[in-house]
Amino acid sequence: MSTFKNLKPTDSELEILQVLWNKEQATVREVHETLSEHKDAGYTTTLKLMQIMFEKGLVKRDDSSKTHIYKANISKESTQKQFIGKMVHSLFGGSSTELVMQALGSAQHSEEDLNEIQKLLDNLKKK
Amino acid sequence: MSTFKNLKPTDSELEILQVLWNKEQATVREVHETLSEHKDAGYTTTLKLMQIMFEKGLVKRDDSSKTHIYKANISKESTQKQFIGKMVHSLFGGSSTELVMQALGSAQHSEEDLNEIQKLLDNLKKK
DNA sequence: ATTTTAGTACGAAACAAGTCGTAAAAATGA
DNA sequence: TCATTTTTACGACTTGTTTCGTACTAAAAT
Repeated sequence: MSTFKNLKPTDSELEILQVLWNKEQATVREVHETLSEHKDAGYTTTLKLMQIMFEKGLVKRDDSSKTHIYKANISKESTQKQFIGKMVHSLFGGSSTELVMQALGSAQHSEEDLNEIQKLLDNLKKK
Repeated sequence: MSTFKNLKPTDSELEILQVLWNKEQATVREVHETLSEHKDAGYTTTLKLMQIMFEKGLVKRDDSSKTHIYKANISKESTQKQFIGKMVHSLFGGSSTELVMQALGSAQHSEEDLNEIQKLLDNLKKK
């Protein structure tokens, strides 16, 4: 049970977490390079954000050498769940079924994806 | 095609929109009374928020009499879609299927709800 | 050795969200 | 009519987020 379950990352923090989740670990430089592909902000901005995230407990870091190495300190899954929960509450009147159906209905899904979902659904119905 | 499609309501604005979507229309007083059940903020706070929402185009109002009457100016569905899209992008690497499966897997769904989802899924597969 | 490069730390500015106090105007009612 | 209530308008304060400039330090290159 994580101590930081209830910590809600901001949008910028989420962008950084995405990188850390993908790379497993990264330096500020690496995170910044990755973000630069889509976003235009200075290096020290990314640095500052990651420092704040460290203070908040969103990331951990190894500062034994000069160049610090960061890792996410909250899991992708728990963060996804947290945001789904918030969204279900604030936009779907508490019904996650409604969210599922809206998400299912308003985007294209491949044949395989639909089969994946079907499999999960079968499992849930069995229980 | 709404002019305000890309306008992203804040958390407080979403609370107010919820009330307006439920009631179809409401005065500041009514919205405030409703919010007061769960939240503790002053009347003028709600008023100010709704004034800002009006400036942004999130709500429209009839100010022909002293007590203004507000209505939502963006639909619940389009707002849901907007937030789903944002979340898919920021937390699910662009895959709405992943969102569907996470939402499906991490909350309880009743027998009927599962059947509803099944029906929708069948429909999508047919196409 | 000393210059250049790459990194961290820190403070401050700019902005946005949410909060509320106070003033003014309209409606109500005594 | 005149006081009370209800409502809008507006400005200011607080808190949090994002941004970046500048200073300092360690490592690397010359």
